[in-house]
Amino acid sequence: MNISDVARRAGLPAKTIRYYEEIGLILPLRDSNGYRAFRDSDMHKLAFLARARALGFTIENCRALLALWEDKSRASADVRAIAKDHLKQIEAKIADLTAMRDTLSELVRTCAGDNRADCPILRSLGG
Amino acid sequence: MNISDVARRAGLPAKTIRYYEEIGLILPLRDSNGYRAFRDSDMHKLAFLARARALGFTIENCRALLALWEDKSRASADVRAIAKDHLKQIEAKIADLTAMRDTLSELVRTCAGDNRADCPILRSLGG
DNA sequence: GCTTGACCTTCCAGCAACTGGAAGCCCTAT
DNA sequence: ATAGGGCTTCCAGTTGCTGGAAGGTCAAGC
Repeated sequence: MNISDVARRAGLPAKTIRYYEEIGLILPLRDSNGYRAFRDSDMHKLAFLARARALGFTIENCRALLALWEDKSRASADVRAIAKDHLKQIEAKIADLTAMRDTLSELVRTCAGDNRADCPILRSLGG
Repeated sequence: MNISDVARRAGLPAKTIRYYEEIGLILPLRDSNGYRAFRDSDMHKLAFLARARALGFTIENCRALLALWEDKSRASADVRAIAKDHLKQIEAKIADLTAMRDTLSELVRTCAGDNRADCPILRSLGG
């Protein structure tokens, strides 16, 4: 398989796949012409990475998860710890964003949004 | 005022304030020794920026908001448009993160997290 | 055999918004 | 005079790609 095939199948841009090779997440073979030759195992890793990234895991977490996935003698506790920690970070982020949203939507609600200068949004930012 | 004074008062790291000067958000004067000399107006801008950044506005939005704040003949509609757009982005982000959280928390819930290899998290990522 | 166009390759630069660290000047107190 | 803190600039690194340039490769059509 060439890069555009795996890109289509994994749902990742070719650029991203090259980047993943560069940082050592995958190591495809090479054809005699220098083209990357992806095996099924590379393809599966890329699909794994695409799903993990879609869940917001960092690249370093993806690397760890991939290693655990390959490790048949892993303990599920190690996987769960990574996921749980990531979940915590996501929840913290949601809390931050929710607070911003609440403040912002209130400001937007109270702003007339006309051609006058008076503006509760700027008043609030100005202190 | 020296940089550490405004940093403390605005609640921003000195590094960040230097960065804001570098990208043209503020333009403090200089003492004869080369030290930045912040006026009250610089201080107020920095406090404004700190609040706007805390609401998640991008630097470029902050630049625009600051300009509107200074512009006494502004229309509040322009401010509101920026805030509304930003609000929309935040809501989109919250939706993304909430979807991730739902998936992740379900996976974490169903994973035993013991010393066995079997793991619904990896099974899900593996496809 | 030659051209055309779609592939593929590498390398370099840039994004956002800082953050860390090195090297060195300045100011105040002892 | 020296020690400490604060100030300066400049350079590099962070995360995860993304865009683009310059150039090699391949398959199809004439």
